[in-house]
Amino acid sequence: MNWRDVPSLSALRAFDAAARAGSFSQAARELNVTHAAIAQHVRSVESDLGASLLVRQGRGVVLTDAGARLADALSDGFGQIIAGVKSVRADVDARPLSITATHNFAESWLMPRIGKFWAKYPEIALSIVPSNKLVDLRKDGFDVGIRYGDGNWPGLETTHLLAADYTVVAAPGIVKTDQIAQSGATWFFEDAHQESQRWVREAGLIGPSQKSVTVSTLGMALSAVRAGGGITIAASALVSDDIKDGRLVALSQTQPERIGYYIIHPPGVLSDRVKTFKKWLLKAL
Amino acid sequence: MNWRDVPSLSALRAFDAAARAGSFSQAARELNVTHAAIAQHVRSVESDLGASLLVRQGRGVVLTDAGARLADALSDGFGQIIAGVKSVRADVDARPLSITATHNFAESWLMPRIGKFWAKYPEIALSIVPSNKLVDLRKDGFDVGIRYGDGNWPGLETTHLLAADYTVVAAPGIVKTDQIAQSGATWFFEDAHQESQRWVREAGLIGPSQKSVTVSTLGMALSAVRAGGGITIAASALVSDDIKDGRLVALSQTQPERIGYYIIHPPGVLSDRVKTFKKWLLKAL
DNA sequence: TCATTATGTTAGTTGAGCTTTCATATGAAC
DNA sequence: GTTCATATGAAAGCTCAACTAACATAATGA
Repeated sequence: MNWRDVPSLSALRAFDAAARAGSFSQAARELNVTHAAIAQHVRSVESDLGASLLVRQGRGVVLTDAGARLADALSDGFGQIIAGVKSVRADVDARPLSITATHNFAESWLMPRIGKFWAKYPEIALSIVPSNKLVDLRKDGFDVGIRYGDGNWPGLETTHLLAADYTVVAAPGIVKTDQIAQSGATWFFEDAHQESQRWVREAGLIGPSQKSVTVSTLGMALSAVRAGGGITIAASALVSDDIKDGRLVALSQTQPERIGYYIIHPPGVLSDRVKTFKKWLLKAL
Repeated sequence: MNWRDVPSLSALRAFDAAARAGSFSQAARELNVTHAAIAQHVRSVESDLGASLLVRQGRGVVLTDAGARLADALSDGFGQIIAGVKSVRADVDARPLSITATHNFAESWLMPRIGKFWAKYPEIALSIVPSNKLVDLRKDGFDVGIRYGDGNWPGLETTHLLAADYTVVAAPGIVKTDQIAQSGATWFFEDAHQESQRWVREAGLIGPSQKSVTVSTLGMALSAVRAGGGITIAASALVSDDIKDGRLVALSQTQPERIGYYIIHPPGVLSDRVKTFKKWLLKAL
């Protein structure tokens, strides 16, 4: 497309508005600018094209022949553009809000609560995809994500959701709080969480005779531990429900750290749906 | 037209270019910007609409479904706009260059020379409209004008063409140079030129017994004077041909003043035809 | 004739649009 | 597998297009 000989699109839009309104002042109100801006734009298009397009008549302006022909083309052209944008927005609004969350967070925190979200906002369909990768939200079509880390991800806006302290838990009666390393109870560790394992060893909470089993998900570890099979360590927020309901007891706890769970989304203006979901997340803590 | 939810037109054009090129770098070359500008615009449209439109694939980008739909609409819309602009330009180029000049200038200076202009530029049709008014060039559809005055006309670009000194002339043998006031020859004055009449009186060039006749145009005055009917005063440039050809003799002359003949046109870039005409005027002195 | 509302015009302000710079990714050639 | 060329990604900084503010002039209605 040859844009070389085309006046400024802003100027053409100003002319289009003035042409349809028959008035610089009315066009200005429609485009939320001053009449001076419209006047300058229109005259610059005229100067550029070497033709008079709108001339003063009484308290308004009327189109010349050249102006009428240009106005027709612009009306069609801008109409198509606006319709195309509107259509894309409608499609975006029609599909479910696409959310990605880490496996642990999705299973232990989000899914138990999602019923409450739907109760409150039945009109917002969600699509929740568990993933531990820091995916490219835009490329992979996500509106919003929840991720675990230090919150420093270039090109993303991050909002702190949960602090990342850990709690050591077991079923009631399995081990006394001050005898974790001497208890002989089996440790269950999630495969990916090397850091929490290191912490357990450095805190002296694992004895030489204690067996440890590595599993692939926190959910598996929690299933075993709820059944009285031993001890595990998890982010405090992910086991707060189990503790509150008496299924597990807290044996030890780390200090809150810099890393934690964050809400992430691309920079820029958020759609209403994303805003709603984000606000709900922050309130549902 | 509701522009409220429409991304920046510059950004949409950048997206359109990238969509059709399949490459930010190629789109940048086509729009004469850097690839960074294209990338920023595209991502801002995506952020605004809440949808991925172009994703990286190998060394280029490909359209998503949403992107393809938007690209179709933009292609149509921008295509219409460009076609409309092109059509108006073509019409403007097809019609004659519209020139307004003062009556005197048109008759005494321009028309005698216009043949040379057409000889040199046969492809440029001209429409010459004599008028002494400082018309609204744009409103009245003129490309360029020639006017007499001090050159200080707000909103117009002015280029000095001719200085406004005056020459007193008569046919050869009608009057001796040092005996204008004593000659008894009839003075012919153009109606509008009060200033030159005042100069004649103040210079003592009109005697108490001399008749003076006021006519409506310089052309009428010159006709009478060429026929030996008396004396007149005119802008030097307008009678330089008559003097050179021996039809008239110069009897007296004013000093050049601030006022004079100017080429006027609206501000902004001039079309090639206007540039050509203007340049020719300045050379044809 | 006066008040209201329009366009015309110019000087000044500012943020959208861009460039610059550097980083990272991809693919071709060797 | 390495190197080089060419792509996109991202952030900081620059600048002038687009605008506002202010005042002038024109047109219309009361």
